[in-house]
Amino acid sequence: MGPIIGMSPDKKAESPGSQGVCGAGTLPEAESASSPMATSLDRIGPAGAGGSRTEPEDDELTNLNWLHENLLQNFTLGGPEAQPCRGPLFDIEGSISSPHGHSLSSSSTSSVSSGSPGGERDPLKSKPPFSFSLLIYMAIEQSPSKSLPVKDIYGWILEHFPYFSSAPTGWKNSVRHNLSLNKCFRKVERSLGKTNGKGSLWCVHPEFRPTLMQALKKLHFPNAHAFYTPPASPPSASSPPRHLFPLEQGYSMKGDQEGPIDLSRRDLVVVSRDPKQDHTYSSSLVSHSQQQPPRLAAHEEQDRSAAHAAAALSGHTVIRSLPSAKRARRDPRAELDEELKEAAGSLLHLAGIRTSLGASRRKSRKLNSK
DNA sequence: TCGCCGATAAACAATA
DNA sequence: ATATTGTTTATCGGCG
Repeated sequence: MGPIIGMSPDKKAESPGSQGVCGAGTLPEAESASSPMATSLDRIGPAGAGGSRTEPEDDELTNLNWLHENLLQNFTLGGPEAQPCRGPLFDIEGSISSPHGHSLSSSSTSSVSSGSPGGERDPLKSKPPFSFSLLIYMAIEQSPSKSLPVKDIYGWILEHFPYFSSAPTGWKNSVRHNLSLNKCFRKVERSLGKTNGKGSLWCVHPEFRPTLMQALKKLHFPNAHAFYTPPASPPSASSPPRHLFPLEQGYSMKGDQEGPIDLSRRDLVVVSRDPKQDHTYSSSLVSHSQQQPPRLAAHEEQDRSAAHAAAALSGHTVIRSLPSAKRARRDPRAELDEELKEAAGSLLHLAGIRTSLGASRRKSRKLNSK
């Protein structure tokens, strides 16, 4: 079978109309569905950063640039709640600044290419290190209604990742492909009477929110929790009612807390009892369920799966030295902060090494294959 | 070498 | 009729 396992039966069953997961009804109101960025985002003009697509072999380098630029700024903040993060991409409130380290509203194209010798690489033209799944996740979670039509997902991505404005149009296909295929995303009907626009709204399945957020986190994206809407949170006017996502079999949430999830509390992580159901990385992130006899110590397995996910989600940049979970629990916030800092250090170190090693290794590999 | 995974392309149907 | 949306299949390349 191909790499993609048909999941249509699963999804179709839940699609519109069925009493399944999202289909139970319509979203309260995707009022901002047609303008997902209208809330906290500064509208910017159409991604002006045109430019030719970077060569494929540049991707890894550009990814590292990304990480460099983001990490360098993010990790000076001292933790998720230390102060509003004005670093790249997102602040603590979920508002977004440019992924390139400057405000989106400022059309500054004088990109900082701290990681690229010579500075010839424009991050605006660089392919984001996030997988489409994460991009979609971020887009959806950033919307007030926590749901977006495809078109607005396009828009969000275009606005915050100008790379795609000049990328071949196939990326839209990929977005749709991801939405359809990835179990992290669910289709919901638009509200009755509000059927302006085509297609359905898409939302993130609550079961996978922690997973996706964790994936972001494991990408060393310390403000990932800004995208996390705790499944246990009370329904708000701006988010799909939780009843749209009745807990399915195999889904359990340990603990029941309100407000932001403490990332350092691994015991709060959702575990899936049926990893096989998921053909995406999502299951790999929650793979250490209680069902499967642990072949590895729980923390080891988690680190492995997290690293795996990070690798998958970040493209090819493997974070090899993830902070160990062996450390005794201390103040969760301090621990998280320390983890992130440590990871940043490791990553930066690796970035410096891997940019050269990776490139040479690949070249030799290609030569060998020929 | 192999399997997994994400990205990409393409075909096709349904719908606004 | 056209464009958009959604689904599905196939293929490729990178990685462990």
